[in-house]
Parts: sequence; structure tokens; C-alpha cells
Amino acid sequence: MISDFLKKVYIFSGLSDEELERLTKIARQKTFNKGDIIFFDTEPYLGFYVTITGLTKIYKISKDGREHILHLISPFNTFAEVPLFENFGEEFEDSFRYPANAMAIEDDTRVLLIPARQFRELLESNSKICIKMVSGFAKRLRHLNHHIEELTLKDVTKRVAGFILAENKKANQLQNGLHKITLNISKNDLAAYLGTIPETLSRTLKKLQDEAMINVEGKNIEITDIERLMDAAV
Amino acid sequence: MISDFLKKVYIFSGLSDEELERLTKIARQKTFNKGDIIFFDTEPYLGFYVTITGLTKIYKISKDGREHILHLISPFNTFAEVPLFENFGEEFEDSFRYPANAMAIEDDTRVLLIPARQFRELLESNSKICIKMVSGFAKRLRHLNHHIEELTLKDVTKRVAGFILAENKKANQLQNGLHKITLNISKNDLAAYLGTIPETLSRTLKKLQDEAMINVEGKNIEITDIERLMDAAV
DNA sequence: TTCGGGTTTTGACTTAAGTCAAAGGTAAAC
DNA sequence: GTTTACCTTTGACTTAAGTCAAAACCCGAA
Repeated sequence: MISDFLKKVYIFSGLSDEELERLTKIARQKTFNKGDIIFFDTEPYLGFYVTITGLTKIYKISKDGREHILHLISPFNTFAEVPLFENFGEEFEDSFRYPANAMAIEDDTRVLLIPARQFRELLESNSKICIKMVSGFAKRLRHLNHHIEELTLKDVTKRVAGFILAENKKANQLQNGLHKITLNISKNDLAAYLGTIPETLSRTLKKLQDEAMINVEGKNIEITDIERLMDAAV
Repeated sequence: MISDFLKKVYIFSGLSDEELERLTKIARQKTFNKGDIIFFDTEPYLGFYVTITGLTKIYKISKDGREHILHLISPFNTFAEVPLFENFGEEFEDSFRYPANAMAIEDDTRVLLIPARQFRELLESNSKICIKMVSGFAKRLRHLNHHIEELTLKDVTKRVAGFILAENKKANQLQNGLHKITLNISKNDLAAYLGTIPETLSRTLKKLQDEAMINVEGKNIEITDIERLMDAAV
């Protein structure tokens, strides 16, 4: 049931049953396959999205085709809420665009589109959801801050090491003992996320492996010396 | 009068006179000179700031001392609000830290410190201010998105050209005819803001001048060929 | 099982931008 | 006016990371 799902989405967690019902009515479900575009940054803004299943990348492209990934969105997370609040108070404008591109990077990526106008009404009448929204934005601002810090103050090796450690931390919270992660994205995408290119990522992983900090087998990365990997990350 | 000033601060623009009065009571005014630290990212979070006069840089430092500027904060703007909303709902924690460093970069930089605990109470009782807060965050997210895009997808020349054009746009909104801007920060700081170093910035400005797109005289930059400068920026 | 697409790795080379060191400038301080 | 401290520029050199091209790998579809 959709409304059961929505309850577990952070920004909707304060809503009453009837509000959830209302939300369910306005939401439109869509399904995408790997490589499908969800929206371009040139398109008029319709509303924001909630991921049900799969994985979505939010990215920008340079004039000559280089790509940089800003966020990777997994189930229960929202994306493209920012334009909702541009000129809040004023009338909602048709001229709003999406702030970046979004592409599904797994098959069967299911999302809900929450149309902007209707959601805005719901928002006006419910201050709890507004607080959640601010918290969500705060978290994202932290993330972007961190992202910029990594990109500007660290070299590729540090970024790769840092990424592996962060993934490991996430995984360990959920799972068992040994330090082992599995990438859920392609190395091309990982490179674009870390602000580099596949060749350099490949060489960097190899270097860390040669220095006996990690062991790479396809999408599986085992950390063999976490101490030194942590040193390499700062 | 402080409350007259506060009215012109975007996030407080919806407050009633008595709420403004309340805010005035809890705010603490501080004055800094050029080079003074307002806070370090290692300090416990006390609250957020509103700039009254002067200029503040929000920045991160790498282990080996390189600096990157995330934001430049001018009068009527706020900074360091993000930690207010970490774990909102839960009790406010003493363990929160500032997300980055802040330093005054002009003499007589006057700011108001709005203590977190008291402001949170005010926030609970007023949903209008919450909406403003989300809008403010949305704007900042846009800014950081743009910043990342510049840093990752453009070379230094494009970033410098883009910066000059953006400044020019700001200036032209207020002023008169010809395309001329005046830097309000040192070139060292500008370099740190554009994700490069002073030497490279200097050479880049010189290059753009040699190519007859701009004319640099100390802190004054005149745009002599805006068409070509725009081409150089993308 | 082979084909054909995309993905990943490797090697050789280039280059944008950083480092280091020194010299000019500028402006406030003495 | 001279000193001092910082800011800015210039020159010579280094290097991390990108480009280009090709090979190897991997995997699903025919």
C-alpha cells in the first residue's frame, strides 16, 4: 500500500492518516529502466520525486559532455524538492526548471511524482511537514558542503579512500563483521561522483590495492588495512 | 534600531512586532575586525548569525593549510543556520559543531548571534518563519549546486569569466551603464573562492586582459568585450 | 556458443594548474 | 619619510590528473 510506504519517508513522517490519503491521491507513480531519463534540467518543473525502488543519479553535464554526479538517491529518499520553494509566497511560476538532470541507473526504478501545486497547498496547512523539509534540506546542505570540501581540498586518492570508508561505515551499521563493501553503481558513475574519470579511478584503486590497503574484485572491495586507509583519506 | 534592521532580514520578514521584540532581546551583537575568527568548525554550536555590516567568509581548510571559501556573507544575510535543524524534534545537543569556519574579512564587521535554544522555541510557535527558512535553504542549495558545477565541470578561465559576469550582473541591477565591477575581497580570497590559488588567478586575469575581454586595474575590472567574455565562460 | 554492446583496464602522452622562490606594489604603522 | 607586513605578480619548474587509443573483460541476447 502506497500510504504505508509514504509513512516511512522522512518528510512525510509527521502526516496524519487523512493527509497521507490526500497525498496518495495526488501522487503519480512512474517506472524507469536503467539509463532512462527522469528529467532534464531544461524541463519545466512539475514537482518532486520520492524513490520507491531502484537508484537514481542527479547530475550535471558540461558543454563537452563531461558528467558530474551530485547525489545518488536510494529508496525512501526524495529529490528535486528545491524548486518548490523558489519564490515561496509568490505565485508558483511555470518558468521554473529542474536544477539538474536525473537518470535511473537501475532497472525497475519506481518513483512517485508529487505535483508541485497540489503539494504546496498541503504544505501551507501543515507546519510539521515544513519542519521536516528544513531538516531534510539541512542534511543535504551538509552533504554538499562535504562534497565541495572533498573536491577542492583533497586529491583523487583521498577521495577514493574516503568514499570506501564511508560506504564501509554505512554497510557495517546494517551488517556483520568484516570490512567489505559492494558497489551498487558502475565505476564510470563512481568516477563521475568522485569528480574524476574512469581511467584515473581505475589506476587509483589499483594503487591502493598495490599498497595493500584494499582488495578489489569487480564490484566488491575488501578493506585489508583500515588503519592505513584512514590515514590515506585525510 | 535593531528590530528595524531585523525586519529587512529575509527569514524574519514575516514576524510580528512582538516577535521581533523577543528576537531583539535574545540576540547578542558582536563586532569583528578584518582577520578575526567568528567561529571555527571545531567549536560547539551556539547559534546562527546575521550580518549587520561588513563581510564574512565561510571556509574550510585542508590538512596542509589550503583554504576553500564556500560563501561570502554580506549585510542582511544569515549564516550557520544549518545545525539548528540537525535532529530537529530531538533534544538540542551540546555536541553540535559549526559546519565550517567563519572569518570577518572587513574591518567593523558587525553581526548578531541568535542563540540556538531560544530561537528554536520561537520557531516552534511560528510556522511562517519556518517557510522562510526553507526558502532560504533552497536558495543556498541552488548556490552550492552551481558552485559544484563550476568547480567540477569548468576550468579556471571559465570560472573567472563566470565570476566577473555574475558580479557585473549584480552591479548592473543597482547601478548605471558601463560594465565595470569592483572587487570587495582580496585576490587571495577570490582565488580561494574560485577553487584555485592566487598565482593562477593572476595569470588568468592577465590572459583575459591580453585577449582584450577585460581590463584589470587593482580591484577594478572593466569588461571590454562582454560577448567574448560570455563565450569564454561556458 | 557466439556475437555485440557496454564497461573496465592499461599504456603512452599531454596539459592545466600547482609549487617554489623571488621581486614588485601598496598601504597602514611607526 | 621610512619601515614593515601583506598582497600581488612573474618566472621556472613539477606533477597530478586528463586525453587518446587500444586491448581485455563481462554479460545478456540471439
